[in-house]
Amino acid sequence: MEGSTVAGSQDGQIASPRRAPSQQRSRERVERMLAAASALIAEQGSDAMRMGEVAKRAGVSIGSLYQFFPDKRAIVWALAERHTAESQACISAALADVSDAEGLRRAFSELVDIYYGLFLAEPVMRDIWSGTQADKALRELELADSRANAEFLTAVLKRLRPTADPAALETTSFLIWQMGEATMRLAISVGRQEGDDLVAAYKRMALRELVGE
Amino acid sequence: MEGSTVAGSQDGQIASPRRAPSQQRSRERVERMLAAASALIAEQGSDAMRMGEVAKRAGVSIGSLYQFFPDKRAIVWALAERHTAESQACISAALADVSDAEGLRRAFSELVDIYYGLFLAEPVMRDIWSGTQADKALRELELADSRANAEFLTAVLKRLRPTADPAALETTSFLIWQMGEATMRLAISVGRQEGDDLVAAYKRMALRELVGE
DNA sequence: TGCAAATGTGAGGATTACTCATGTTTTTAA
DNA sequence: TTAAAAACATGAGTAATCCTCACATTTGCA
Repeated sequence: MEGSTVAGSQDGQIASPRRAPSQQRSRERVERMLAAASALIAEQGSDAMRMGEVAKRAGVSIGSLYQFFPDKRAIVWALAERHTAESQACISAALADVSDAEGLRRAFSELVDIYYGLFLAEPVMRDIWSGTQADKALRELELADSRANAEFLTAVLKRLRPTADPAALETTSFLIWQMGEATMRLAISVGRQEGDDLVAAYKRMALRELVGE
Repeated sequence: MEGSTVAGSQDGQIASPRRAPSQQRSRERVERMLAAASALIAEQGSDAMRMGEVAKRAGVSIGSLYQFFPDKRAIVWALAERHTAESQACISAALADVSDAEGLRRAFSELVDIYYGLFLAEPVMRDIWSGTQADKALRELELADSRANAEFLTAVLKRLRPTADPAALETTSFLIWQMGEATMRLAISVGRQEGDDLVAAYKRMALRELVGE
């Protein structure tokens, strides 16, 4: 039972790093691996990324790569986690102290812009959250993450509409959030102008639902 | 240059059948191949589908499979085309003679239910349109198809709101349609109860946008 | 009937994710 | 200090899988 160092991937579960790098040397090498993977994903997408190329570009052997990542998706997952943590903090901050309709309108509008900017600017995030990859576990992570993000919105709505049915508010938040992500995915896969239009239209629709006419 | 019989897949293009079966025997065999692929997709998803298994289940050799389909995605594409044609006809019929707000409300509501039912009932459609597969060309097909479907909605809106900006109506239709598809994808990946709730919420939001309060 | 086109076959080429036996470096502890 | 243990590094090799191709068979047709 070496469960403390090995978090293997079984079934459809998410694969964590196979072994945590404990020495300085290996920590640096793992960073290089992640950087190489990130660059390759930005260039070609995570599906076209080849493990051999990641190793080569990181200046390590293929074996070393698999020393720390049990499989291909574990690398993508590790990169995804970083972005997830970042954006979650950003969402939480934007929605934390909203207390009236006008505040929600401003905060939500700003949030959409920031998120859209992130999608446009970060090739890795673009790839990972854009359905370019087929990993089932990763999509489940996306879903869980989306639920977590929607909860911030739910909290605001419950504050603003204390009398409404909480379950309905949760459904609304989740749907609006998912639609936002769908809109981002759509927006970055069409031209820039049309993408901007679509995001603006989404913002209008979502705000109408969130703060009324 | 044998371009007349071979519609090969180059670049990121969509792959059509490599060669049309002209004899009765081969037409039947191609049908068996498609049936086998459909069954396997239903069981395991298109990503896990193995070409060798398709051939085996269809009772043909792997070579025969590649005689008619240039690559794996061509089979999925062929199946997708059938569903696409079906659903497009259904959408067109539902929206064709809508002439007032109440008619739109009824037709759209019904359409969403039908579409949701299709997603729930058809494992192949479920797989193909659900991001379970990573094929870029297939996602582009999905996008083109979605635009075509949204046009039916645009036509209705232009009829109902002759004074509105046509470009804005197009954006609205496209977004609402995409959101609908996103909602379906979401709905089938969560539990049945939550899925139904989400679809209902989407319907409310979309109708509010389409026919006003 | 005989020939050309269409169709059928499956062993094998090519790619790629991943393993493992073995060697090297770092840490630990007596 | 030093030897054992643990961590780390390596890359040739394994297995799985998509797809090709040279050759065999069947069908349509003049």
